[in-house]
Order: sequence, then structure tokens, then C-alpha cells
Amino acid sequence: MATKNTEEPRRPYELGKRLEQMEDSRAAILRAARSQLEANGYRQLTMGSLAAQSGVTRQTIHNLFGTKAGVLEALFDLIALDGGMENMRNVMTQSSAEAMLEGFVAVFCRFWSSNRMLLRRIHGIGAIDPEFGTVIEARNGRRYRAAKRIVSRMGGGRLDERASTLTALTSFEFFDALADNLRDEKRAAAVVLDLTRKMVDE
Amino acid sequence: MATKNTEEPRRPYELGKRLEQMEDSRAAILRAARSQLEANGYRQLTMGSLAAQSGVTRQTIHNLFGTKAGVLEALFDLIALDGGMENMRNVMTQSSAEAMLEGFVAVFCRFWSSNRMLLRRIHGIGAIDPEFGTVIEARNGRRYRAAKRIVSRMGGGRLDERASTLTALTSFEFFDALADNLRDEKRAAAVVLDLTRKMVDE
DNA sequence: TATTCGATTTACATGTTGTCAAATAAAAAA
DNA sequence: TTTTTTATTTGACAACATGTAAATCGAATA
Repeated sequence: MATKNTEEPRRPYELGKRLEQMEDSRAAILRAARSQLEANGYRQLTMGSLAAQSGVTRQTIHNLFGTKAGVLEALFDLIALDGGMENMRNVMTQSSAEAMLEGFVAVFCRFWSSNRMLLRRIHGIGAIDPEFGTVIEARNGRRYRAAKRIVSRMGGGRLDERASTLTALTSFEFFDALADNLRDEKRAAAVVLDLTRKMVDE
Repeated sequence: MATKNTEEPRRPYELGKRLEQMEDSRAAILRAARSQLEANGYRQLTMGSLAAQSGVTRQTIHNLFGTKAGVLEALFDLIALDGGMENMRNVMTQSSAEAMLEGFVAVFCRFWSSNRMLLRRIHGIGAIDPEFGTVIEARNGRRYRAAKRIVSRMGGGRLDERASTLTALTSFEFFDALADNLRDEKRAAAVVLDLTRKMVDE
């Protein structure tokens, strides 16, 4: 059923340096999104303000990210990569359950601490907008499964309850509330670790 | 310097029934805001959709609340009034510190549980928008002061740390995360109470 | 140089917020 | 009942944001 192919044979074209420029634009836009979201909140973050700060046009942002939601999703991914989450691999291969727990808490507290205001805004967006909410929930789901493995390793009953509690104690929101009240992120991390230990044994 | 007063003497006018109608409109608008925020999230909540559901025009909403932010602030206040927070008065006048703690946890868990999705959205708005954030912070500040009074009553050291922890454990976000994972709000409330007790003694 | 393709420019459509002025309707006062 | 007052409606408008589309520009490549 193939009709005569009237399309021109596409000449291979390596983007080369232009690809670097695209990635530069991408990075500049995400950097702008990051700083504006952190400094001014979500309402003031517009495609226009992003374009102005990153030195490209609105349409370029649309070309690179599709929609405003696309920019935010890319920012989510970037933050997760930046935040030292790659250490989770080491944590989950520890031999003792106690070491796993300590590393688990440490990794997340460090991550939450590294971008607190930004993460607050991002989680806020997830809370007000069902579309973004699913992304956050997926990440929470991964934390829950890791928590469950740790709790299982420790033995004892009420696995679901203890895994849920561990997940909630290591949530960003809990850390954020704690750090807000204590006005000290290191002490907040210490309290989280202390609570998880109190919770997990017995 | 008084020129001749050419204005007609204004006849006194009591609003009477019209005031009731205004309050009905106000209530209808807030009811619509509540249901739409809960069901569809913040992005879909527009002055137009509120007007349609509450049976008034957009301009009437502007007359009654000023701006969209005004509607939300009024909704915040309404929820706080509705939520059974008046029981806090009884809680804080209990004789034993243990009874205070139990009541404190119970009041907040019931409140968080009563409007979970709605509160999630409201706290989310507070997180993404500095303007609304201050309102939420003020409420958290009140919870912190109450927590401090309870912890003080119990004696022991590290007052700030224990009060901060109690505040974070009774935060909406922690309850919400817990209830999400457990899929059971009553069990979530039980876990919160258990954790506060573990935290508070020793 | 001619080709390719991203970036830019320009224009347009749509939707939302917020304001304004005049018309309307209903309650209160005479 | 008639007049006055005022919330509400109506209709229009400006400002801004998102998103789409087409034509053009310019840099990298064959």
C-alpha cells in the first residue's frame, strides 16, 4: 500500500555545537525557574519571567519543555538528581538494619535540607494540583517501599504500621516542620533519627 | 469656608433583610470554593466557576471579598471555625499534663481528619505563595505555644526541642502523610498519640 | 554555497483577573 | 403607595498569562 515516496531523503545532520547551546538554554531556564520559585513563589513564576531571566524567548521555552508543567517536571527531576539521592543505593545494601536506618534517615534529611524552600514550593504545587500530585506520590511510594525493606530486616510485627510511620517521619513535610520550629536543620535531623529509633524497636 | 450644602439629606437606611441575603451569598460562595478546591484543586478554581456554582455574578464576588485571595482567606477562617478547634480551650485547662497531651493530639487529629483533602490544598497554597504562607505560619505558631505549655507542665529538660517535636508530630502534614500510608485515619491518630508519648517522656 | 534545523519574531486565540459605569431590582423609609 | 437607597446584575474593557502557528533568521554542516 506504499505510495510513491515523494519525501526528500533527509540529510543526516549532527547538531554538534548547537546541541550544547540547547543544553545551555535548558540549563539557564531551569536555573531561572529554580531561583524564581525559591525566591518569589509559584504565582510570580511565569513563562515571561523565565524567558527574561534566562535570556531566551517564551517560545524557546515552549520548544524545549512543551508547557509550563513541563518546565516544572524537568526541575523536579533535576533536583532529585542534584540532591545526593544516589547514595540510597549504598544505604540499601548495608549489612545491618541499624546502619540501613541511619543511612536512610541521613540521606533524606540531607536532601530535604539542601533545598528546603524550593522543596516546600514543589511539594506545595503537588498538593494543590492533582496533575503534579501523582509525581510526588510516586516518590513517596519509593520511600515507603525502602522503609518497608528496612523494617522487615529488623523483624517484629506490625510491618505496615512501622513502615508507614518511618515513611512519615522521613517525609519532607515533617522535616520541614521540625526544622522550622527548631530553627536548626542539624538538630532536626538528629530528632528525626531519634524518633525513628524509638519507633522502630519494640 | 462652608459653601452652601447642595446635597440632599440622606435618608437613614437599615439593610435588614438585605444583610441576610448578602450573608447567604457569602456562604454560598464559600461553599462553592470549598467543594471546588477539594474536588478539582486550585488551578480549576476560578472566579467564573465560583460564580456559576454559587448562583451569583463574578462582580458580586468581587464586591463581597475583594479579590480571589480574599475568598481564600475567608475560607481559611471559616474552616478554622468549623473544625472543632473550640475544644482547645477545654484541653488546655486540664489538670494533668497527660490529659492535656491526649486532648491536644485528639483535637488536632480530628481537625486534620475532618477536611483532609481541603486542608492539603490550603496548606499547599500556603507553601507556594508567600502571601498566604504567613497565615499558616501564624496558626502553627499558636500550636507551638500550646505544645510548649504542655511540655513545660511535664517537667524535664530540652523544652524547645520537645515542644518543637510535639508541634511537628501534630502538624497537618505529618498526619496527612501517615494517614496516606496507613490508609486509615484512626490508626494514624493512634500512631501520633503513641509517638508523642514516646517522645515526651524521658 | 546550499541545506538543515533550532531560535526568533510576529501574530493570534483563549482564558483569567480585576475594574468601571450604567441599568436593574428589591428592600427600607416616607 | 411612592420615593430613596443600595446590592446585584449587565456589559464592556484593560492587563496579563498560556499556548499555537507561520515566516524568517542564523549557525552548523555537507
